[in-house]
Amino acid sequence: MSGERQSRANKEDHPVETAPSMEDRHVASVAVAVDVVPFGLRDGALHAALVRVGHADEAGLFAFPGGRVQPVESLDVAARRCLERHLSPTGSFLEQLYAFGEPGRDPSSRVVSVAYLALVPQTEEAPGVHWFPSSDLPPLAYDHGAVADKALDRLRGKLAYTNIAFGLLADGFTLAEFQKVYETILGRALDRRNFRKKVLALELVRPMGRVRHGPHRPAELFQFAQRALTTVETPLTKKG
Amino acid sequence: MSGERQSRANKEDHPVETAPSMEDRHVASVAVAVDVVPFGLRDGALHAALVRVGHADEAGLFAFPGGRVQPVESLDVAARRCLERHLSPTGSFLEQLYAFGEPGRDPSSRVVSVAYLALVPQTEEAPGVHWFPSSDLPPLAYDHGAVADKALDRLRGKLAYTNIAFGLLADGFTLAEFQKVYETILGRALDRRNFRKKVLALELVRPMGRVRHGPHRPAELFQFAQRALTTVETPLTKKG
DNA sequence: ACAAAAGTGTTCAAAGTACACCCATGA
DNA sequence: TCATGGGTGTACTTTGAACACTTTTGT
Repeated sequence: MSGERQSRANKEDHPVETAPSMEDRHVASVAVAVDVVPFGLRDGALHAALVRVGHADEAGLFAFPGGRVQPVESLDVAARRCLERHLSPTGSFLEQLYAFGEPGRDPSSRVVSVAYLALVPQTEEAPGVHWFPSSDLPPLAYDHGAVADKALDRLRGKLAYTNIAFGLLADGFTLAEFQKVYETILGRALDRRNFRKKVLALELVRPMGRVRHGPHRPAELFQFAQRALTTVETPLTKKG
Repeated sequence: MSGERQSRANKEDHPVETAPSMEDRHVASVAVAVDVVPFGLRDGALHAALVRVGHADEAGLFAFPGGRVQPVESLDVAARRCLERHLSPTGSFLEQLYAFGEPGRDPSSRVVSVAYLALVPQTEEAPGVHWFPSSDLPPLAYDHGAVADKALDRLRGKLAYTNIAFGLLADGFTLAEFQKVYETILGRALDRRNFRKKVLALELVRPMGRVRHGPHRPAELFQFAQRALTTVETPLTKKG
C-alpha cells in the first residue's frame, strides 16, 4: 500500500531517499502484470496450461497466460480475466501466489508480475492453449520456470492441509480417482484403506448415493462437502 | 512475468483484449510500491512498527514503512531498503507476504503494493518509528489494516511449522522466554515440560552452556540451531 | 469361472497430552 | 528460610502406519 503518498511521507520524515521519486515523470518506471498458472488433470496426471509467446526475445517459447493490469481493475480481476481469455471455465479456483519483480526478468522492460495459481477441473481443449505435464514443461519464457516451481510447491503444500483438490475434480468422482490426485501431485503412493478412512473422517467428501459402472465392480461416487478452501488440522498425507 | 511482451503475444493469438494496452502511453497507469510490516517483541508482547503519514488524505494516520520500487531494484531489495531506512538492524528476517492491488486502496493514485513481513530481534528505538502492540494497532492509512491482518496470520501459521521465531529472539534466551513468544503470538498457554521436550527433540534450539542469573534459580541460555527458515514436520504448537 | 478393481477392520508403533514434584538461587 | 521461577519423568490417549481378505461386477 501507500505508494505515492507513503513515499512522500517518508521523505518528509527521513530525507535520505535513495533515489529521486518517479512520481512526476511521464514514463512508467515499473509496470504491473499478472501471470496465471493453470493446473488441471489429463489422463490422471497433473498438467499446466501454456501459450506461445508471439515475438521478440522470447519468441517461440511458452509462457503462462498473463497480461498487464488495467488501471481500473484489481489484481484478482486481472488474473481472472487473463485466465478466462484462454480457458472458458468460470468459477475456477484462483489464488494469488507470489510477486516476481527481478529487474531483468523481462528483458524488454521492467515488469513486476503478480503470479496466480489456478485450478481448472475439466481440462478441455481451447485454441492456442497447450497442456504439458507439470513434471515435464518445455523451456519457458521470462522467469516462468521459477513461477511454475512456486506454483507446484504451493499446490503440494496446500494439498496436505486443505481441501484444495476440489479445484481439480468435478463432483462425481471415485475414491480411487481422488486418491490418484494426491499420489500424482505428491509423487508417492498412499494406502487405500487409510486414505478412505481419513477423508471420510474429516468429512472432506460425501458419498452421492450413485455409482459408476466400469469393467468390474461399480465404484461409489463422491462429491466435496465444501467447494471453498478449507483448512484441516490433521494432514491428509503422511502415508494414508 | 511476461508483462509487455506477454501482453503483445496474447493479443496476436487472441484479439479479444479487454482494454487498449498502456504500453506506449506516457503516464504510468499502475505504480508499484512495497510496504514492510516489522514485528518485534517489547515487554514480551508482539509489537509492530509504524510511521506517521505526513500529509494529504491520510495525514496523521499511521502506516507501515514503505515506498516506491525503483526502476533498477528488485522487490526484495526495495523492501529491505524501506525497512532499513527506519530500523537499523541489518540481517532481519524479511519475506514477501502478499500483493495488494485494489484500485481504491490509495485514494490519490493507483498503486499496487507488495507487502513484506519483517522480524526484528531487538526493538530498539528509532526516530519517527512508533511501536504498537499488534493486538491494538491505531487507525491505519490505506488498506494497512488488511496488511497487518495478513502479516499476523502468516506469522502465526509459520510459527507452528517453522523456526521463524529466530527472527524475534537474539541468541542467549531462556526457554521461558522462547515459550512466551509462542504463547503471546498464538494467544494460548502451552505446557512447559512438553514444550521443552519438543523443541529439544526437534533440535530447534541448543543449550549454550551459559546461564542467566535472575532473582531466583538461574536459567539455562539457548540459541537457535539454524538461523535460516527451516520447516519442521511435526507442529510445535498443539498444546505443548 | 475368473479377472480386476472396490470395499472393509485390526494390530502395532509413535506422538501428543496431561499432570506434580524437586531444585537452585537471591533475598 | 522461603519465595520464585527452573528443571524433570511417567501414564494415558490419540493418531498414524502397516497389512490381507472378501465382494461385486463384466466378460
